[in-house]
Amino acid sequence: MKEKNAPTMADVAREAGVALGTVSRVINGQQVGEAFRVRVEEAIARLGYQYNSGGRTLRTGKTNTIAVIIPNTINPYFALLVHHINMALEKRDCKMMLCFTEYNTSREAEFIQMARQNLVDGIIALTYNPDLTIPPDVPFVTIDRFFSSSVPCVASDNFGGGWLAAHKLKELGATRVAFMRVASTLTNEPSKRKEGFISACVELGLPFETLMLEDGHPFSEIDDFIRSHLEDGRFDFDGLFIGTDSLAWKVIRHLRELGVRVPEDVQVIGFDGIRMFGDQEPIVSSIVQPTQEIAEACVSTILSKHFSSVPSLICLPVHYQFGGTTKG
Amino acid sequence: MKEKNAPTMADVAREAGVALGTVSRVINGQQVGEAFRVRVEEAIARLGYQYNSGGRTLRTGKTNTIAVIIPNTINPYFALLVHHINMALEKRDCKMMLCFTEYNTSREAEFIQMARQNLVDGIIALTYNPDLTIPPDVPFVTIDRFFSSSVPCVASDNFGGGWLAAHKLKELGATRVAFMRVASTLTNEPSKRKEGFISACVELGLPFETLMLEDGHPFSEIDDFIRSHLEDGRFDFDGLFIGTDSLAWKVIRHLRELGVRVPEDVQVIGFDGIRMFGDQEPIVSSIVQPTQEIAEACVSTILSKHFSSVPSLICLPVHYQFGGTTKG
DNA sequence: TTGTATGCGTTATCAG
DNA sequence: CTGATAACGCATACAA
Repeated sequence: MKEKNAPTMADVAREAGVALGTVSRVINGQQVGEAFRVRVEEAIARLGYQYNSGGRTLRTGKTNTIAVIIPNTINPYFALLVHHINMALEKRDCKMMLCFTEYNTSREAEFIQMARQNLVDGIIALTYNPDLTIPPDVPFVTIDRFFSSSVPCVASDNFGGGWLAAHKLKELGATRVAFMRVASTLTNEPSKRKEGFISACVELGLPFETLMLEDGHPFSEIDDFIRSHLEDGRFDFDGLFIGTDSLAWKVIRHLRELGVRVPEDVQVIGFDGIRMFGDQEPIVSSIVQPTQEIAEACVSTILSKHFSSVPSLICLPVHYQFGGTTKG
Repeated sequence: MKEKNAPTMADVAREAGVALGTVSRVINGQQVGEAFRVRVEEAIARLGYQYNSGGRTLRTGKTNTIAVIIPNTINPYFALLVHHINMALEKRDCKMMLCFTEYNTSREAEFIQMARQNLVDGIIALTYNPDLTIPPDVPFVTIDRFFSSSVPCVASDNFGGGWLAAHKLKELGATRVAFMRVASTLTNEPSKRKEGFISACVELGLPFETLMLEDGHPFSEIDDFIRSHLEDGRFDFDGLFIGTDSLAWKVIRHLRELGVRVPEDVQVIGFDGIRMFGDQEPIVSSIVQPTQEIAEACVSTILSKHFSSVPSLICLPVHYQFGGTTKG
């Protein structure tokens, strides 16, 4: 990477006629006599000196780099999250090492190893690995998943989001609703979307059903579900709350193909707040996750000086966003 | 990151009763006597030793990390590219440091500085900075942008893609076509999409027009363009080739709002091959970039041992993909 | 084949 | 406030 004979601090010191330590102090912005500082800075400019982070890392044990572990960036929600995390890190002069698990649990373990090799100062992870063990000596922040009180977790208010969805559907005139998601054996924060929804339905006296789609072949299941609730072209529900925007989008396609109009016949609310091309119009009406705030919380937590005395669950507020698949 | 008293190679050597160098050789998979190797490996396991990459980096000057410089991951095409680059790097046991420019030129310079501080072994960059200077001592690969023969550039066959779009439109019955893109002062490989398209139109005797949208307010320009070519609800063109899927999507929305049917009245082909949620159905009919191959080419180039004797322009084939906005 | 010793570039500790 | 010097953990050239 560097030229073989890149100048070192020793070269700068010689060039400036000062001691090595003085150069270090100038570079790190510590107290140095004005005249000395100027001489050092001139020498640096003259030689085109760049500090070598390898030496610094070896000496201090810090890399100013955080590993971000996430399934992928193909999913637009993950892509957005990564974007905001990166921005938050950069604001603090921190680099981001990105690791894609592709839902592969053995990969996660490797990435955590990597962290223990002093490559990164901490880890921010969004993982679905049911039996992930988190090494106690690594600053670790999780997204959407609570492990233990010693591992801070950042999530949006999933329960509140489900609750909000039910209220919104009711407010917009729905009289019979359903909740849908892809089934999962893993219990994480997003699992609470359903609980919040049900809780609100009960409270509102709104008749509801829930459907867990088998993972793997959700397509035919969606179809079966819709058909089984279709009588003479009329759909049994006039309101649907779906666990993610991605699934909501698929369901809406199926509904329309079967002649059910959205939002006229059935209103649909998703979760995440995904927009077309990441920043254009919303794809569906949705409960929007505060992605930027989530990213900020992750970063400020992982970089916190007093990592041990950090809150163990940070829950951030969501809001409703119209996206054309509801009546308002 | 590591515990204060993480075991070091010296500890392992002591524990195993061998020399420091032997431990190093075992770890680096060099030839070591079987008995020694076993003893070292046992000691490593016993102590839970992890090598410290800081020491290795300082010693070797290599980090096994590549910086990827890209505007953002919000744009789905960039997100896809980042994904494939990461996978290609990981396959080679290389880490990825991700840098978002957000089209900010000063940021790019910072990232390049960073590379020169020995943080990364090389840089893969997709940049629109018109006056980027590439330091000669840093392995550098660009995407979609040719700088000089000493800086390898990887791109898809943009000219061929434009050519293909024209042929496809003709084949599908178009008789009067137009090319649209957002204007840019920067000339890069994607600029050739237009040239390829025009060249094929001329060759085919297909009447065409081109429209460069003012950057900044493309929305009203799209509108103006469409309206100015609309007479009694009839659109002047029956085929459109648009520089990116993202712009194509916007144009199609405007067309439909103005009562022009796609693909019945006008067929539209975009460029990139973006899919809904990254991996589902195509968003528009499009010329698809071979994103995975581009990523592979970037990575194998940047990691090439003989970086100096690498081809300076790698051009990869595109293909057409139906996405509902054409007749086939 | 294995052991020994040196130095990579930096920061931090001590003396001056 | 500055100068000299000792680690930090590892890979490697050289010696055995």
